[in-house]
Order: sequence, then structure tokens, then C-alpha cells
Amino acid sequence: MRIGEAARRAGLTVKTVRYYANIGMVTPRQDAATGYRDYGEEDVAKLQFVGKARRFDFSVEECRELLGLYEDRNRPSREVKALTMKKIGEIDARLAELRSLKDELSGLASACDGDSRPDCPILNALSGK
Amino acid sequence: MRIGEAARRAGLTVKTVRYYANIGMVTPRQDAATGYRDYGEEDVAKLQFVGKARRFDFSVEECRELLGLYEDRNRPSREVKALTMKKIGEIDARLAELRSLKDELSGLASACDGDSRPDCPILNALSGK
DNA sequence: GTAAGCGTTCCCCCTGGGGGAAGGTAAAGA
DNA sequence: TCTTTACCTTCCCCCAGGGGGAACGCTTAC
Repeated sequence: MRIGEAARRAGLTVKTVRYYANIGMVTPRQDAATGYRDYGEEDVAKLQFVGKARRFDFSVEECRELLGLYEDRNRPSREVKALTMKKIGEIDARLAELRSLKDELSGLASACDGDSRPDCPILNALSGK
Repeated sequence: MRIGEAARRAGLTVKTVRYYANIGMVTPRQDAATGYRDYGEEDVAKLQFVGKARRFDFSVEECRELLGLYEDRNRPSREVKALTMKKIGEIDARLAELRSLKDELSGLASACDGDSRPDCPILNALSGK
């Protein structure tokens, strides 16, 4: 099938699918006559796989790695789990960061009247006063 | 003072400070003889302000806006508070996203043995099986 | 004189694609 | 058969927020 249908079936944009072909992540065969990319069922499955992994916050490079593990019918599940645990750790770190950020901003916001007067604890905090 | 000292005092890299000058966020005067950027105390204060706002996850454009409000001695604190509340909302949305992501990944990870056998629920989930 | 340590501009690099131009192709209707 | 429309191709520039490094100038101290 052509790129448009493959993209629709994978829930991705044509641009994204073309990008994945360019970086060598999901490489369809090419129609010699027209030069059009020609996607098979296997390719669509890979695109869906990558799309789902991206939604799980895996980077494109991590998706490439996961795809490699997925292709390798004999890889130990240990490797996949390690990648997943690493990602969970990153998410935890980001959660902690965002939570502390939110606490600080919330504290400042509740101290700020938010009316028409110019005095503002938020700006004071930012300017170090 | 020259850019190196200004950067040190603001806790930013020289590259970053030069970038802020290029995009017109903190624009020092220029030494006519040498062409060097010449930072004053006021500029350093602005750099510190922006650095702190960036650490609070405000985008560069939002920093520019906050800086404008900071400069305007008569602006109502309402505007600053609105920007802050919007940012808090964004942080909340991202927190919810990351939490649900983490839950899903944790569920998959705990279902995966993580040993030397190839069977892996994580890959199965990604491939839609 | 010269070497270190500043400064300058310039350009390419990263992530993960989006937008759009210029031009070739395919399928369906009049 | 012609035309229209929808699709495909490559190509290039764009976003944030800078990082890395080249090639070059200035200054300050030894």
C-alpha cells in the first residue's frame, strides 16, 4: 500500500511516516516504476509499534532499540524490562521536578493579590527581592 | 562589564547570554571601540530574572512577557498572576499525563519477568497483541 | 614578544517532525 | 480522451533553546 494508507492505519501523519523511513526506522520497499514507497502489513505493524512506544514517551532512538528487540525473537526480556525501568525512573524524576515547581509557583500565586495594583510577590521572587 | 562576568553573575552560560542578546531579550550597550557587549547592573538583574523564570519552566517568550511586566512599574499584578496560573495549569496537565504513563509502564514492567526468556508482556503490549 | 584568556561572528548540530513549493502519477468522471 | 482531484516525490526552511567549534581580534601580564 502507499504511504497515505499506511499512515492512516498506523495513526500517524504522512510526514512522520516519511521521517521514520528517512532515518531508517521503518523502511518500506520502493516501487521501481513510480518511486513510491510501498508499505506491507509488516511495515504497518512496525509503525503502530513505534507510534505506541512514542506515546509511552520513549524517544525515537529508544523506539529503534525496542523495535530491534521486538524483531529479535530470542532476545531476553531482561533487556526490554531494563529499558522500561529506566524510562520509569526518568518519569519519576520529571514528576518530582514538576511537583516542586508547582508547589513553588502555587505559593507565589496565592501570595499575589492579582488585582489592579502593581505590587506583585511573584515578580519580587523572580527578581530576587 | 563584559559578557563572561555578566554570565557568571547571572548563573548562565556565555552562549545563553549571547542568545538572549540576539533575540532582543536582554540587550546590553555595545563598546564602540572593541565591539564587545557591555553589561550593566541592570542587565545582570534582568539576566538573573530570566534565569530564574526559566527554571520555573516559563518559556523564553513567557520570560520576555514577564520581563516586560517587571519593567512596567504600573502594571496590575493581575497579569502576572494570570500568567502564573496558566503555567500551573500546564504543569498540572503534564503531571496527570506523566502519572498515567507511569502507571501503565509500571503495570507492564511488573508483568514482565525480566529474565533470559524471550517472552515479554511489554513488547506484546506495544505490538498490540 | 608572546602566550593565555578573554571577546566577536559564523555555521552546523540536536529533537521530532510541520508547512509548503514544485513537479510527477493515478484513478475516476464527463 | 480530457480533465479534475487526490496522491505521491524531493527539497528547503521553520520551531525551542541553546551547544560545539572554527577562525579571528583584543588585552593583559610576564
